[in-house]
Formats: sequence, structure tokens, C-alpha cells
Amino acid sequence: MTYAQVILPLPLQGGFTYEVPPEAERQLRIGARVIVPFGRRKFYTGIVDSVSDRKPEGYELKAIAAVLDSGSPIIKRPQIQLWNWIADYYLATVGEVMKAALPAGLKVESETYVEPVPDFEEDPKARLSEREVIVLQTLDHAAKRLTVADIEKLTGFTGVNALIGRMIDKKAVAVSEKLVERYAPRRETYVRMAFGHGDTEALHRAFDAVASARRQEAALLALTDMSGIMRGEPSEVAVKALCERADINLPILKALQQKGIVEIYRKEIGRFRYNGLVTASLPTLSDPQREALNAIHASWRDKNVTLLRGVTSSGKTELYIHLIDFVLRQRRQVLYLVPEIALTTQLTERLQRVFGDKVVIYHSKFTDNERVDIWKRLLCSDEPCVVIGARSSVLLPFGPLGLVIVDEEHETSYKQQDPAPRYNARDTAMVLARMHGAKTLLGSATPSVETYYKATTGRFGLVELTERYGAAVLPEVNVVDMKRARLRGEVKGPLSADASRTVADATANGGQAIVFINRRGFAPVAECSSCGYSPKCEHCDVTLTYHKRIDRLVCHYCGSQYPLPTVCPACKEPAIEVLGFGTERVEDEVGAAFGGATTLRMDLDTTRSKDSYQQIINDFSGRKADILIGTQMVTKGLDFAGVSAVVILSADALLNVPDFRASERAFNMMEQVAGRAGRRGTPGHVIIQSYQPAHPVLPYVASHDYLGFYSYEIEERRKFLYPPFTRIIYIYIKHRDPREVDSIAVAYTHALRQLFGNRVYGPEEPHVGRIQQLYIRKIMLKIETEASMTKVRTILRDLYERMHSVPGSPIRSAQIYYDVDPM
DNA sequence: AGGATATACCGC
DNA sequence: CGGTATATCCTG
Ligand SMILES: [Zn+2]
Ligand SMILES: [Zn+2]
Repeated sequence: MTYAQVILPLPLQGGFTYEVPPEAERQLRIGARVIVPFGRRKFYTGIVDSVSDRKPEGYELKAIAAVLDSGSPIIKRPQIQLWNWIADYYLATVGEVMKAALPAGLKVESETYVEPVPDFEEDPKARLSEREVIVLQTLDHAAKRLTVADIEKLTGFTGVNALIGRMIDKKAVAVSEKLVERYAPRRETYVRMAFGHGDTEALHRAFDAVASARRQEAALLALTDMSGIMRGEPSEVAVKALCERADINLPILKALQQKGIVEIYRKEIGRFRYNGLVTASLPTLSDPQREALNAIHASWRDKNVTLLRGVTSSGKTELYIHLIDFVLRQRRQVLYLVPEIALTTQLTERLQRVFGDKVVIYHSKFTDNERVDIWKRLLCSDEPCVVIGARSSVLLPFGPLGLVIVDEEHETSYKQQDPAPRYNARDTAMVLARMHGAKTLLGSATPSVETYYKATTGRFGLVELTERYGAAVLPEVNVVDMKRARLRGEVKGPLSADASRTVADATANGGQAIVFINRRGFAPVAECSSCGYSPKCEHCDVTLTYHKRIDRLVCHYCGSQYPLPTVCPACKEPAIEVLGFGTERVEDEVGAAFGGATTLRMDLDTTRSKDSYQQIINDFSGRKADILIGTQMVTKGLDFAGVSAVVILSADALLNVPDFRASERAFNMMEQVAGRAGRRGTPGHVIIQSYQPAHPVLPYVASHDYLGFYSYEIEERRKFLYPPFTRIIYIYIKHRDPREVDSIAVAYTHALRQLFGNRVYGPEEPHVGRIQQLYIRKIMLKIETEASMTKVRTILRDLYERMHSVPGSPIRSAQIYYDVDPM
């Protein structure tokens, strides 16, 4: 008998062992998917991690129910290795990594369906209750099989689970487990001759048979040509293409099929075929670019990772294209990571024009079916290709990887925040590269402090590209002291006089302007002007943001919505007003201030649908609007030739974040938005509004001085023991009870102090102390870089196990998790 | 995670 | 007491 260790997509530590049925033994491969029973009812898709012939002791075993991949595994060898690394490093379970990596369409799960028992007769000793009768009627009248959740929705009852349990006892209903397959391959209808290639005799007979039917003849003629049957270069013919070409329709082909001349068949096709032309050759490089390219190659002789610091519009992408070409020629694959919002068609099409169908695109707005197709494409073939994608593309089944490019490596969106695994795709990609013996290139105009430190201390190679491409000039930046402007009466709505003038100048001269504000919605607070009351979310400790377009107050943490009260619920005065500025309000104000100017707004709310983000970018770069108002989204993925002015409405909103990375993030963001202004010849203007114009970070932005900012910030980090001089792990405690959360946090902190001494800070209540009914506490662990992180992680895992496994302990009722290398 | 079971709670 | 909301335990 053999036994398989199976990874299940669940947040549970460790794998689970199953018996391998003898008939499945021969076809079972490591990395193959299996269907296994788990718990009393459910079936899950698991992945075989290892196989052994030693029977584990101490518990009953279940058997694998089915092998889904009997031929070849669904993941590649190095992937399990990478999964294990992620789970280990980020203190998650391999199951959580599997869940994040494998597209849902590849995970078959069982669903419990409730069905009425045919010919059920009520037992007078066990009558059905009123609610039970209603459920039975609902089941009888339903068009399809129903799950418990379906029944709850249809009847409006709660606790249907228990109800069904009683009905099963009364033999009124039965439940069954059905496997639900989610993946639907895309199929297309094809047509071919019903006889072999080069069978001229059959072809002649066929034409004779359709001689009297002109359109059938036309169809046959076109098919003869398109199928290449007489030229000895056969190719498949899609019905759609044939119909278009011969101007016929399906019934005509059906008629030909009736006569036994053609065969119509359906075939699975991938969803992604690039039909455009490969029109561009490699971009010509300027001298500085060529030097940088050579320097990158040289640095890879003794370094695995190299940082390319390329100032805005220095042409990093051209370099990337050359490097990609270099690796593809070696018949190896490339992973090109970009932040989600930088993944625009401008970028992907540029790559496709050079590399054609070798380009594979992957991001979160793809449907699950599309993800499965991409997964299969990479799995089935080790052909050279370049995968361009956001965070999760690091988890795809790569073959022979030769190069990883992480563009905008400083971007926080590379770090997954909420469900575990909380991995950083940039760091994971470097590990992936190492596993494949590939090199990594990190690119950024404003590298993260950690990365630049490693690059200047020899851990990474460093190549700098400081020359701007073409005639691009740096914009002129002015910091406006808002306190003074306000005293002088120069502030109208969100804009200072300086900002207004700058925008007006830009639009008057046929240019465009960008107004950046880090808040969506209309106004971030509502307040009673009479008593100061301000509406809060019922589930979270935050003030509600007013959204004018839907006329609702919205919680940005849990999404719940409320009407805007007309009278104050506290003092009953009709004195509720909304305060502050969000993108919606700024759009209104700017539209009013510059009458005649057209505006566009880009934030989470205007980019919900699949192509809306791209649409706004296209509209603005097509000059369909004069002023673009937006959140951080406007900082990326755009190459707007016409923008000559940028206004950062509130530097304070960026700087005053209680986090050790606040300065860095603020600098990066301001530098990037500023970089949108004034390309192609004319210098642009940037206005930064701030109530603290003396903030140490602002001069560096004003002079575009990354190095200056870096040397300031690295000293701060050194002084206060932050990365890169320490490694940080946050420990989060969440609980629905405010007193309980405190006592658990204190207990956990105490336990941590026993182990790590004064490396433990906290517990503290985070900025938002309650989200979705859960009170939150945060503990910080700072570990010196020389210490063994492996040991630290082992201790943390053991601690969690120890604290969480005490029966009846209140700690078990809390959610506790670690966030390694938080951002 | 999700489900099953135990337990507390609630209206009559 | 049936019905319902909630806590706790367990999964191979
Ligand atoms: Zn009031
Ligand atoms: Zn909320």
C-alpha cells in the first residue's frame, strides 16, 4: 500500500495523508491533483506533495477519491519548492499558498445539495413543522438542485442547516455531494473535408455533387483553399472564418455535412492568441542606454540581482526589451513584473509589437477561465515567452526561467495585504529566479530604501541611468505654504491661488493638467456644525466618507453604506455638513473654477469595470479632457505628452501617516506625479500644497533629489532601527470583544517578550482600531539583520501553536496572524 | 475554511 | 420548548 501526502487549499498547518487506491498507484505523480474527502462531507482538490509506503500512525486514513491529473502534474517541480519557501518565510501554510497560486478553475470542490425524498409520506409521530413544510415545497418547486444557501435565500429562513438535519431524520429530504467543475474551456467550431489530403478523386466527386447548389459550391471552394488540402500544407479552418470568407452560413455547411462531404467538429482553443502584427524591431538605444545595458550584463557576472535606477523618462523599458530579447534568444523564459495599475495596453502592445505571441499577459481582472488557459499554456510548454503581469504572476508554472524583471520595485502593491500568504512578489520573484538559476533586474526611478542600501553595499549590482531621453526636462516644483495662503485669503476650495494660476496657464496654452488628491469620494467627514457629532461606521472605527454621486455615506474599510442624515441624530439640529475634499468634490470645484475646461476623474470608483481604467487613460492622452483629477492611480501607467502642470493638493495627507515608511512613500509618490508634468521639450510646473512647508522631505521633492532623500532617510532608519537595519514582523490580534482583544494582546506580548526581550514593541491600537466588528491590536517585532530569521520564524510558529492549542483558552477565540516584512 | 456539535439565549 | 445565534472543536 502507498500513502500520499496531500496539500489542501486550506489555512491548516501541515499536509494530510491519504491511502492511494491500488488502481491509482501507477498513474499517481507528485504535483498531480487529486480529489480527497475531508471532514465529514466535503471533497477538496489537493495536490500530491510526496508519496511513501510507510503507514502513518495515530489516526484513521481516508483514501484518495479520484486522480484528476493522471498523465502529467498540474504544477511544475520548482513550484512546490517555491510554495514551501513562501509558506515558511511569510509564516503562512502551504495550503494558503496553493489557494493563492492555483486558479479556482483548477480546484474542483464538492457542493452539498438538498433533494426531496420521492414519495415521502409524513409520519404522524413525527410531523413536519411549518417551516419544514415550506422548505419541502420550495424544494419540490425548484427548477434546479438547491444548496442550503439557496434555500436560505429563497425562503428567507435562517439556521436552515439544523432544519435540514431534522428533515433528514424524518426522511423527508436527502443530501448529496456533487463535484462542481468551474472551468469552461473555450471551444470553437471547425470544419474539414471528410476525406483525406490529396484525395483528388474524392474532391472531384464532391464538386460534382454540389454543382447545382451555387452557395455550397462556393463554400467548398473556399474550404479547399483555406484548408490547404491540395497544397500539401493543411491547416484547420474555423467555421466562422469560412463563413466570412465565402459569405455563407452554417446551414450551408450542415448541408455539405449531410452529403458526407465535410465534417464539422468542435475543438478546445486557448483564449489568448495574438493576432496583431509583429511590426517593431528592437528599439534603438541611446549611448547612455547602451552603456547601462552593458553594465547590467557585466554586473550579472558576479551578482544575481541588479538594481537599475533610471530617472523618469530615461527609457528603462527599452532596456528591458533588449534584455528580454537576449533571454528569449537563449530559448529561456522571462517574468516581467509590473504593478497592477502600470499594466496598460500601451505597455503590453508595445511588447507584443516586438515579441508577438511570445507575450503572455496576466492580471487580476482576468476571469478565472482566462487564468486557467494561461496556466495551461505555461504548464504544457517550456517554449520561450515573456510573462508580463502583476503580483500573482510570480506564482505561474514557469519552465526554464532566464530573467526576472521587477519594474517599479519600490511599489507597495507587490505586497499582498489581506488573505495570507502575505508575500512580497518582488522578493518572491528573486527567490524564484535563484531556483531557476536566473538573473533579476529591479527597476525604479525611486528605489526603495532597502533596495538602494543593498545596491550600494554590494549585495546587489547597481546601474544608474541618469540621462533623460530625448528633450525631456525636469519640471519646476513650488511648495505652497497653505497656512500663509489661507491667511492671505488666497485659498478657494481646495486650490491655492498659485495652484489655480498654474492650472490656468497650462490649459490656456493648450496643455493639460493633473490634480492629485489621495482621497476618493466627495468629502472624508460629515459633521454637525452645531454639536460636532460625526457619523461613524457601525462596524469600524472610522468616519464615513460622503459620496455625492450615489448620495451616500460610505465606509472605506468594510464597504457599508448609510444615508446622509438631514438632521443631526445627536442634537436634532438640521446642521450636518460635509468637510474636506475627495476626488469627487475636487472635480466639481475644479470644473467650476476653470469654466469651460473639461475634467476626468480617475479613482477606485471610476475604474471598477474591466476597461474603464484604460478608457480614462485613452481619453486623457487623446486630449478629450483638459484636467485629470485622481488618486495614486494617476501616478502610473501613463505617458501623457500634453501634461504641463501637476498639482498635489495635500502633501500632508501623504506625509502624516504614522508608519516608518511614510516619508519614503510620500517622496516616491510626489516624485512620480511630478514626473507626469512637462515632457517633450517644455518644462512643466508642479505645485505642492502643504500646511507644513518646512517638512524635511519636501525640499528633496522640489529638487528631484533622490540621492539626497535617500541619505536623509537611511539615517532615520539607522537611528530608529528600522529596515534595512532590522527586519520587522507585525503580529495582529483581532477579536470581536474590546476587552478580550486587550488581554489577549497583552498575554501574547508577554510571551513574545520572554522569547525576544526588548525586540518586542507594543501592543498598540492601530490607526483604525476596529474593522468589520473586529477590534485590532498590533505588536511589532524588530529583529537585527544578523540574527537567524529561520530561528525567529520557528519560534513564532511554535509560539502560535502553543498559545492556540490550549483547550478552552480565550486565545483560541482570537484571530492571530503574522505579517513578515510589512509594507 | 467549513461543518458538526455543544451551548447560550429568546420569546411565549 | 422549538427555534436561533454563537462558541468551540476537528479535519488524515
Ligand atoms: Zn448635532
Ligand atoms: Zn465599516
